[in-house]
Amino acid sequence: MTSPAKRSTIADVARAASVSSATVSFVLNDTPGQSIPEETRRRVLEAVRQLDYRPRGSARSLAAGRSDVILLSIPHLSIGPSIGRFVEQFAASLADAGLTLVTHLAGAPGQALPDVCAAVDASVVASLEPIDDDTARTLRRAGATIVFTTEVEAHPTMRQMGHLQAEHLIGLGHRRIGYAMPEHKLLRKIADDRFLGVADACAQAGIDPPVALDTKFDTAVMARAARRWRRESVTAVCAYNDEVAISLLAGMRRAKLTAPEDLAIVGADDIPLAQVADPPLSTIAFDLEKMGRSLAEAVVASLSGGRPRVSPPAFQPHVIHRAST
Amino acid sequence: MTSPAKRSTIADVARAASVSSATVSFVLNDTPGQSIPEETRRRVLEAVRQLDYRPRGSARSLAAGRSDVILLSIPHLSIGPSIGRFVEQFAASLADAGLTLVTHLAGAPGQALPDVCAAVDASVVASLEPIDDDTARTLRRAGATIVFTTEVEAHPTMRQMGHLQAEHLIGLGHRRIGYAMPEHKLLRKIADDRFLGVADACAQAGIDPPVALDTKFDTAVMARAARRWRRESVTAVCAYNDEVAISLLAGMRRAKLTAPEDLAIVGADDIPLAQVADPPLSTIAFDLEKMGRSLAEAVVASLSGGRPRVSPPAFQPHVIHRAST
DNA sequence: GTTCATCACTTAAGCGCATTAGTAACCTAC
DNA sequence: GTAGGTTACTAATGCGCTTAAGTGATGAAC
Repeated sequence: MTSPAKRSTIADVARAASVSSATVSFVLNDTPGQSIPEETRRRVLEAVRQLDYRPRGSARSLAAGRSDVILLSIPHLSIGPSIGRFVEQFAASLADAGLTLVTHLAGAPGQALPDVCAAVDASVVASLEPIDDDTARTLRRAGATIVFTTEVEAHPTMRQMGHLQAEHLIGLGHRRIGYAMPEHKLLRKIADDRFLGVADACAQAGIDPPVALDTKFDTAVMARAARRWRRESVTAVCAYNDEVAISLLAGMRRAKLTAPEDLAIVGADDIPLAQVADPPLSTIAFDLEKMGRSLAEAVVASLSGGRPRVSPPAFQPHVIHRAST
Repeated sequence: MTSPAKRSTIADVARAASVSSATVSFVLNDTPGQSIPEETRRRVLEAVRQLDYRPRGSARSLAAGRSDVILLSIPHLSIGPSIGRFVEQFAASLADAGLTLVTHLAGAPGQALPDVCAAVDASVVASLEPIDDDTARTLRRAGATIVFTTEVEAHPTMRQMGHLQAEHLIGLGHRRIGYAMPEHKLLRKIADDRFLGVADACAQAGIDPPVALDTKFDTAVMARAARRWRRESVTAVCAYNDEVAISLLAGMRRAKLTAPEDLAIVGADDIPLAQVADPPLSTIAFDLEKMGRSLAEAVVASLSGGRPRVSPPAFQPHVIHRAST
């Protein structure tokens, strides 16, 4: 263990392979319009391997004027555990295109999105919740960055989920529906969207607008909410997500109410615990992996000149009917 | 809407403030040893504001030879929902030190950690699970990067959690203990650590080693596991985490067993749903926010010359005794 | 009244890479 | 046998920033 062993640069590789650094760059980037004989390519690649060289991102993006890092902003409390699968797929698809994904927790007291974006010099910012116009403008300018907000994607999507929840309940004959809001204010934007979907569906069915109540991860509080809904003649409630739904189920048990007889409950997100709930929870699932893949495609497309495409990706929310409804 | 409005550079700011770009840099970085009169500073800052200038991270780190990006690697399935709070606090504390946090989902099929690290040119990589030696070496070399692995921190910590679970149970008089492994293999490393803690505690108490069983988010499977433990005279089980514990609770209900009479259950992580479980779940909580803060301190310390400090941060796991034990 | 510090800056070099504009060597066509 | 094309490279520039090394002006010290 001697000195910190200076990181190797393209020059080191060039020297080791007895070529110029330009040639190394050509090989590494498969620069079009350059003819490199197999033998040279091999030598360069071998030197790269030997030195465990990997180009410094900062130098690359500075020189090339574009970077291959994609920044994903996710709401600071996860929308649900399912988000992991989404990110994973998104990252994998991006990696296929040579892009690197890093994520940032939005809303938290840390750095603001544009700062993070500038710091990592991201070329694209993707977000799961709508980015406000101000931020979007800043990002767009401040980064020569293409903002690929899911305003286009997830936004109507969230609403769609609410719609599906309500439709399911209405199809089952319910005429007065409740809505269980999440506890955390930072989830509000998403919650509002989902709620709007429920309201839409109610309006379409010509029934009363949903009766929204706040929730808490507290059995007593949820028991009270359940009784309140009963008093208001609500027969079914859409929960913001599965966690809220499960905690509502707990409240009902405390209040000696049973699902779906006294109150039918639908969750959203299909978390693993939903199937072991008592009763097993009906919920809305969607193909997050497919969504990750199509978001990645959209990013790649927007990078290669095409405007960010607007067509909704394969987000296919669907009802999973279990015993709680 | 005309051209994409070229991003403003330090030169633009310099021009607008009628100073040289060096001066702008001095002001923006509070470069020590430079005396800048208030008036000049004001002019520069005003220009920065006007142009909404923010330095390009890549240029900064290339020039300075160091970046202020910190990369946090988290296991690809979240350890628990609580991780959000940790990351949040970590990011906030880092931001106070002018550092930017981005995270990367490890284990997923996307880019490998060293690649991501190189791409964003991170100066420090922090991880929640131990980083293997190979990767660590690569990171250290390949980035002039200081690896601040939580090998030092979280590792013994995970074990500590298991220890606490078992201690709690043993203190309650249990003499034969079970362990509920997580379903997902990628959680294995963490699970093994937690399990080891349980085993330690059993050994210390002079009782049999824990009886480990695999789990699944499936009531029937969990019912079978519960019966199996009973058959093996186990009277209490430590679950890998709260989700596993809750699903075990569901299995027990199905098998007509009750907690804690037939089988006492402790979870880990204290997720919100733990308190609304039936019965409310005993679990191990810890101060993740404090942990985030102290990890950040460690990062800052390691950045300013000090070797990554080894003192355990304020991770104070403690038992939350509810009705399931 | 000269010297030396200090102040308030500016000049310029260079970080590691991508990229454009060459160039020398070889081949082909006529 | 030479103009023109192709192949396989290299030299040199510059991306936006930090920073070491100046520089001229002012003030203090003697």
